[in-house]
Parts: sequence; structure tokens; C-alpha cells
Amino acid sequence: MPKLGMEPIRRNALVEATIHEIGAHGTLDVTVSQIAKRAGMSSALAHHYFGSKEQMFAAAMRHIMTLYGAEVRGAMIMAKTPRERIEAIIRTSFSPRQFRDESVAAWLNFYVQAQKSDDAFRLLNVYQKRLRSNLMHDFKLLAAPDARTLTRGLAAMIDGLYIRQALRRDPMAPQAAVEVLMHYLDTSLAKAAPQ
Amino acid sequence: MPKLGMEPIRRNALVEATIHEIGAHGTLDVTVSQIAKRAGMSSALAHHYFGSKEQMFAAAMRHIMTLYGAEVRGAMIMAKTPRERIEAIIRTSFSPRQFRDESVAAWLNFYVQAQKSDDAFRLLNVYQKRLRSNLMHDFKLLAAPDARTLTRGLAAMIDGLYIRQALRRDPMAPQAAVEVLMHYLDTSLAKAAPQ
Amino acid sequence: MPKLGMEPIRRNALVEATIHEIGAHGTLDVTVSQIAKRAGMSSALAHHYFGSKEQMFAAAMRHIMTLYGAEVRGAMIMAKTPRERIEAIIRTSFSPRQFRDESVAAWLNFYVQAQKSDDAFRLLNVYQKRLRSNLMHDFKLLAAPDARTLTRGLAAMIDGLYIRQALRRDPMAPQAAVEVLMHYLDTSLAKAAPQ
Amino acid sequence: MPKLGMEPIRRNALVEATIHEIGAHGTLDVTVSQIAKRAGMSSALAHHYFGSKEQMFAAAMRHIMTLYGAEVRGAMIMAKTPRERIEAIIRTSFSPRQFRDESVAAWLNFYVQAQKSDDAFRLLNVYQKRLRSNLMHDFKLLAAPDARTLTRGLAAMIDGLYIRQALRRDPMAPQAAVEVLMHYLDTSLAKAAPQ
DNA sequence: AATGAATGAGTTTTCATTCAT
DNA sequence: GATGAATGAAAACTCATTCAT
Repeated sequence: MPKLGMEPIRRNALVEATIHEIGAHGTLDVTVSQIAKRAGMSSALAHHYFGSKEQMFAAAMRHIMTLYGAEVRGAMIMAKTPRERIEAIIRTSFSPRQFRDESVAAWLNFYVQAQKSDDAFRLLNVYQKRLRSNLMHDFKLLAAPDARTLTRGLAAMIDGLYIRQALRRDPMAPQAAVEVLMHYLDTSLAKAAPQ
Repeated sequence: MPKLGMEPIRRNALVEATIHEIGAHGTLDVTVSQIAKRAGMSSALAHHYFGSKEQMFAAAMRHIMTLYGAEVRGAMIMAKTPRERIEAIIRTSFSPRQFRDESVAAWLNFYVQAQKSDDAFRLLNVYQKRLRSNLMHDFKLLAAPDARTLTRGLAAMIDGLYIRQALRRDPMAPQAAVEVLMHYLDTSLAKAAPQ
Repeated sequence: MPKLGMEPIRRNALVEATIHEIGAHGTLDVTVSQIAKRAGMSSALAHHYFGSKEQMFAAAMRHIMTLYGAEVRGAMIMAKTPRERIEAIIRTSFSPRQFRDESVAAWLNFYVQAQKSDDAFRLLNVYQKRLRSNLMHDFKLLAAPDARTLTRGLAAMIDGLYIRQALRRDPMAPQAAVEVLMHYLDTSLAKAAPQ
Repeated sequence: MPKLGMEPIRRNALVEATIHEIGAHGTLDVTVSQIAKRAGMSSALAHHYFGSKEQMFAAAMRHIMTLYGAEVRGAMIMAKTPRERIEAIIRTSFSPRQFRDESVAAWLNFYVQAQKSDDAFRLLNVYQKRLRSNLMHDFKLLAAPDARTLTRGLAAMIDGLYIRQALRRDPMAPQAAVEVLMHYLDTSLAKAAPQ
């Protein structure tokens, strides 16, 4: 007996299933049927709720980014200093919630997806802009002249550590990644404001 | 008009076409027909020479990595000091030859491919191991205790800057990327060996 | 207009169509599209229900053998004596239902199929074992010392008459085949138990 | 350096290779390339000499039948009585030369081929007519009224024993087959001419 | 005489998507 | 709200056959 208000439940199940399948396959080469099956419904219903596969991917992306954004915001609330705010971003990126195989594989594949899908591109851009502007803001307070460079460097390093993780096998522990980033932070800020 | 000794010519044309198409589409979702067409032959001939699509991808990967490796080696010959050697790796990574849309898109997609294809995984691993061992060697001479961390950080940053580039639109100039890396190098080594 | 419970209907239609097409072409060189077309559906649907061409062939084989087995069993129920039981097998083999061009062509081709497909081989083996054990049982009652030889001879003769029929054109009437077999039965049993 | 008069050599090699490959695969699903390779030449040359795949099959059939016919004729020369002549046919059919996996598989497949190829059909017909007329002739001398029936029965039994052999695995020794046939001969002739 | 080169025409198979119920 | 049924379109791969050399 079909219940009312199933829509959000179904959509959610599909988004979770999408992320899971992408993670499991390591690819966007995932069929709608596989996703629908994992979400416990027919592929026809999946289409009913999302219209197309691409929109399912977009929703999955949005979901992952929203979660990440929320976690970052949560961590930043506790931060008092600029330095702490930057650390919050770093630590969140490698928190157990984010730095799971599934999420990591999804991220990598979203980068690929963004190259053909305008929707995906826009989404990724929004997230990146926000992240960078956050970093930029705090780096300006800490090391004004190098802020741009440091922002770019830190963002790239985070992405790079993610990519590496996507290859699985011989995985680096999240704290090892954080260490690398902290070391970068320490040395670059030390030089910027030595005394 | 069939000539003799076409095999190497054809194979080469196919490898180039594969890279080009991956670059153009930003995806591995490229058909053998598209590749064959761009290489000026029938898809049947492409299969004749490579056996399967996956082997074409593998050949393309091998090609890109070989070129990169060669260029790195070439640049390192001129390097006198450890620092120069590290710089050579950085500069090569962003040389006009390597840092083209095509190559960059190809790299990103090889990372994805490596998640389902063992061949691709192995290939990518060989390259990464070599790169890291080079960096490690020189960092040990420059900043022994932090060598491992610096190697990881630098490699991640290079990969991250590549990924960012794959997104195109608002591309960062290669020298901007090099600047970011040099800055990282400067600050981290300055700290390691302050005087 | 899709209805419910189509699966058995479709599967059945496909099995019939498979047998028909094999019969019409005299070969297993029949495409899934041809079969699907005759069964009134797309080849995609045929694959949906059977997974692969080979499984369609297997289902067709199973179908033909099941029908044959059923008819033999039916005829044997009426048989009182061993001799009548053997006759039942013979008559069934050449009953109008079995001894049609389609069935005959199918049988011949299943023998071929059995040489490359293990599934087909097993299927054919089961049928043959059963047939032979039936004959053996009754021949033992009639002519114990020659039972094995007679079983082999009769089974071979049935197969041989089938093969001949597969060549069509100048077909032998089924009763002519039965006559030949009966004559064999008469003479061999007469000698075995003369008085 | 191409030699003169290569044609018969090449054609022969191809015919042998065709039979071998059919035997090895148990099917007519054999590619021209496979055959040509086994015959030590390019597939282009195979076409040059035979024009088409079908003609290669036809030549292979002709070859096998010719050999069989020759061996039968040879054996019949030694035969003094009608009975001996029939025995000669039987024994030849199961001589080591004929009753090999390769030959047997080829025969079975030629029956199939005869259903779609007119050439193959004609060829097979010629052979069968000759075989039957031989048998008929001798059976008339031995058991006139049953000659037709006995001819049909014996020919069918031979074919049936062949087909069985084609299935390989658990093969019946040739002499076992001969025994079955001889038993048939004995009993049927005993009855026909009891005193 | 011989072959590497080349391809058109197919064949199986997969899948996103639609639709009647 | 939910799904089984259905398919068009495409993709990888195969192969007999042709042809220039």
C-alpha cells in the first residue's frame, strides 16, 4: 500500500544508493537499475523521481557537498582564530564521515562528471568558490601577501590527498594526511609571520 | 592503398586519437568508433591492432607516462643540486608539453580507470612509485626528518593542481601552479634548514 | 500494452520461435533478432528473459526433450509387455508430434551444440541415459545375453533414421522408419528366443 | 620465393586444416583465419585458392568422402560373397582411418551443412546413393524381399553409431560398433534365409 | 605466388527511458 | 505511488572478403 509523502524518503534512498554504487564500482559506470535495486525499488520509479540518470548524479553530488559544507560550518563555529578556522576545514575534510572510500570515490568521479555535465560543473564550482573564499579570508588575516598562493596550495593539497586515496590499496590514514597539511600550514605561516 | 609496415603508424595514430578524444570529451566514455574515426581508420582496424578498447586505453596511458617520464629524466640531467632536481620535476609537470588540456584530462581519467582496471592500476602505481622515490631521495638530502611528509605533500599538491586544471574554464596558468609549488618548497625547506 | 505475467508467455514464445528458426534454417546459425522477430518481440526483450543466446538454445533443447520424454512415458503406460514397451519408444520417436522437420532439425543441431556447450552436453546425456536404460531393462527381459548389443543397435538405428530425415527432400514416411525398426526388433528377438 | 605448382599443395593443406579444425572445434564455426593459419598461410591465400569459405567446406567434404569411398572399394575387392561385401562396408566405416574424432565430427557437421548448402546436399546425396545401392545390391542376393528394409536399417545404424561417437567422452570402441552391426546382420539374415 | 592492410556488414549484448496498468 | 513490460539506440567486437603491392 503506497504511502503518502514517500517522495523525500525515496529520493533520499536513491541518493544514498547512488553514492554507494559509485563508491563500490569506483566509477560513474553504474546503471540506474543497480542503483534502484540497492535503494529497494524499480528503475522506473527512480526515473519517476529524478527524471534522468544525470539528475540522480547531480542530486548525489549536491548531497555530498551539502554534508561536507555542513560539517565544515559546524567545525568553524568552534574556531576562535583564523588559524583554527583553517584547521577546521582541514580536519573536516579528513573526518571519518568525509574521508570514506565512498565519499572519496564519489568526489573523484564528480570531477570527471563536471567535465561533461554543466550542472555538475556549476555545482562543483559553487563548492570550490566557497571553500576558497573561506580559506582566502583567513589566510589574508595571517599572511596577507601570500594569501592567494597559500589558498591555492592548500586546496590543491587537499584535493591531491583525496585523489591518492581514491586509488585505495595502500591507503594513507586520515591523520597522516592531516599531518602533511598541518606541516604545510606550519612552515608557510612560520615564514610569513616569523616574529 | 595498403602499404607495408603500417602497424606502428596505425598504433601510434590510435594512441594519439585516444588521448585526444578523452581530452575532448573529458571522459573515458569514448567509443572505439570515435577514436578510430579521428585516427582515420575503421573501428574494425582499431580492434585488429589493439584487440580491445581497454588495451587501447592502456596503451594511451603508457604513452603519456612514458613521455612524462622522459621529460622528467631529461630535465633532471641538467640539475646539479637536490633542490634543482625537485624543481625539475615540478617544472616538467607543468611544461607546455604536459600541462595541456588533453594530457590533464587524460591523467584524471586514468585515475578513474585505475579503480576498475588492474592494468591501469599497476601502470599508475609504477609511475607514482618512481616519482615519489625521486622526490624522497632529494628531500632526504635537504630535510631528512621531514622527507616523507614533504614528499607526500608535494606529490599531492601536484596532483591537486592537475585536477583543478581538468575542470578548465578559468584555467590557472601553468606558471601560477609552479609558483604555488615553489612557494611550498621555499617555505618548507627554509624551516627545515633555517640558516 | 504491457500486461502482467507475461514472462511465461514470452519465454514460451521464444522457445517455440527458437525451435522453428533452427528448423527453418537447418542450423544453429540463427540470430537472436530472427528468433525474437518470429516470437513477436524485440531482441532486447529476448535477452531480458533469457540472458543470452546460449540459454535460449538450452531452453529449446530442454523443451523438446521434455515433450519427447512425456510422450514416451505416456505411451509406455499402455504397454503391458517388454516388447510393447520397446515398441512404444519406437512409435513415439516417429509420432507425428516428434517426427516433424522442425524437431528433427533441432535434434541434429543439438548434437552439434553438445560438442561445444557443456550444458547442451549434459542435457543430451541425461536424455540418452534414460532412453538407453529403458531399452536395456526391457531387452534384458527379452534377450538377456544380447541386451546390451540390442540396446546399442536400436538406439543407433533410431538416431540414424532421424539424421537421415534431417536431410529432408526425399523424406521417408515415418511408418517406413517404424517398419525398419520393427523388422530389426522381430528378427533379433526371434533369434534370441526362437521357440 | 614462391614456387610453381603450389596450387595442389596449398589446396591440400587447406583441406586437411579444414577437417582438423572442424574436428577440433566440433563445429563448422571455424574461421577462415584459423584454417589458414593451421595450413601455414594467410587467409587471403586461402580465399585465393578456394574463393569462399563454403567452397573450402565442400572440398573438405569431397575429400573425406573420396577417402571413404576409396577405402570401401579397396575392401570390397577382397570380398568374395555378398555377405563379405556388406561386411567390408561395415568394417571400413569403423576402420581406424575413418573412425577418428576428426572424421566423425566432420561427418556430423556435413549433415548440418547439407541443410543450408545445396553443394553440400548434393555431395552427401551422391555418397549416400552409392552406399545404399551397394548395400541394396548385396542384400537382394541374400534376402530379396527384405532388401530395402535391411539397407535402410543398416545404413541408419551406421550413421547412428557415428553420431553417438561424435559426442565423444565415453567413446565406444570401434569394434564394439562393428559387433553391434554384425549382430544385426547375423540375426536379420538368419531369419531371411533360415535353412 | 603471397600477404598485410583494410573494411562493411553483422551479431550479441546493454541500458536509459517510456508507458500501460 | 509503483512496477513489469517493452524497446530504440548504441557499443564492442568478429569475420569473410577484397585489394594493392
